[in-house]
Amino acid sequence: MDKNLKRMATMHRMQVTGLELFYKNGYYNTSIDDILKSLSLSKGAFYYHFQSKEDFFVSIVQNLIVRKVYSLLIEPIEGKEDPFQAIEKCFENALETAEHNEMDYGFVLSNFISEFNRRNTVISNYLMDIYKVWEVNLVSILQKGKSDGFVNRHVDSEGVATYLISSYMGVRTLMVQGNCRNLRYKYMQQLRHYFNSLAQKEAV
Amino acid sequence: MDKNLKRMATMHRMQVTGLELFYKNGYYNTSIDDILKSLSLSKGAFYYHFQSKEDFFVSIVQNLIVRKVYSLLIEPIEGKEDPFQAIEKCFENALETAEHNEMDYGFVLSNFISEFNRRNTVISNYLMDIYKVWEVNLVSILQKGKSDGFVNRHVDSEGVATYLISSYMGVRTLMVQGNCRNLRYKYMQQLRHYFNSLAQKEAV
DNA sequence: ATTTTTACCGACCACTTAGTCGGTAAAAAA
DNA sequence: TTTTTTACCGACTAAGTGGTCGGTAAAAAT
Repeated sequence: MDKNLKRMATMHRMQVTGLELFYKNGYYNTSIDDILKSLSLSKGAFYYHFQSKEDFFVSIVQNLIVRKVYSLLIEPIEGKEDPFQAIEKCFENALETAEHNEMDYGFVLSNFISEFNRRNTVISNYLMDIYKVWEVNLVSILQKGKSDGFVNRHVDSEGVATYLISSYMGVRTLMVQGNCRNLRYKYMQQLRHYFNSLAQKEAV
Repeated sequence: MDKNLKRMATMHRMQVTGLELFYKNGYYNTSIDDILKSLSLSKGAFYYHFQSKEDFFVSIVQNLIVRKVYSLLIEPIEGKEDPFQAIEKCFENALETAEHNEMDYGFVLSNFISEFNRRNTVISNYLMDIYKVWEVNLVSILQKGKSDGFVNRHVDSEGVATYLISSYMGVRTLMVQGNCRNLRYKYMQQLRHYFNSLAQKEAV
């Protein structure tokens, strides 16, 4: 552990900068040299710590993306009473982060899922695993919401989870082109509206 | 016109194959040589007809993507009586195409919007123009639906349009990883549910 | 019949890419 | 103190990349 400190620190620096550039320019459009240049490190350093570009990206997924998705999209809604309120707040926060910070990890996820789709199945699988955890988490909080009387019993929790994630990913795709504030406002309004219909008696 | 026939035919062949490969492998991950090889054409032929890779892609957007989005996502809902029914059918068709054919143009659009985002503003703008036309069309049919008594007057048409496009783009992102049938089913179910709430009296 | 244009060929260029490899200074282990 | 390991350097390679350019055969225009 102790003796690995320097190693870990350098690897972490590379991962953070790597994710930043991969996110900004895309994986295939970002070279290792780009990352190295912005860190003032050499090829040797990179291939000392990582086996390949792919291996490097996988380590980013497992060390940075997984954890951030957990802390931003999963933990905030876990164990909350009212699922709709919890999800609404969580999405609102995430979209606000997206607006200012321009790197919320729900979108990082969907962005990379798109990019690697059918181009790199290894990476795709790692990304889809995260998506599945997110989905399962939404489903379970909705199910619990049924017992607690917040969610109509006829609601299809899996369907709702899919719909929620879909719309979130979609609106984030649109937000990157600007007009974020307006999009966020419109999106949240419709989300509330949708939730209303799931709490009422008439449900599909 | 007549004398341009051969020219047009070759350009069209290049565009069709180009779109296929760009869609499958991504723009930055597809070389002109890849396209030329699969057409048994040479560099000379390419640069005789197009000025650059970017110019080539723009021509694909304007000749193929625009038209397909029109014929698949815009015209089918134009002039229909009940907006919800029209949109529902249209989306259902598009997602079915996606399932079998694996290239529906609503997704082609969102896919490329993601890829070019912040990487090529010229192309991004062409793509966003198409998105805007789609959105405007949805808004106007929803507005008309209000006059005709299908849509609740308190509904925010622009918000609904945004939400619809977002969710559609999102679900398509997820569909490419497989499990299409199930995703489509769940998505359509929730869409109908959402529409129900917009037709009723209580609206946001 | 001659000239010009069209549509294409493919060698070539400058540059970028992921990845290799021999070397090395400093730190840790012996 | 000597040896070994760690963490890194940077020149190099082979395989692409987008794009240029001189050439050419067939068709069209004159």
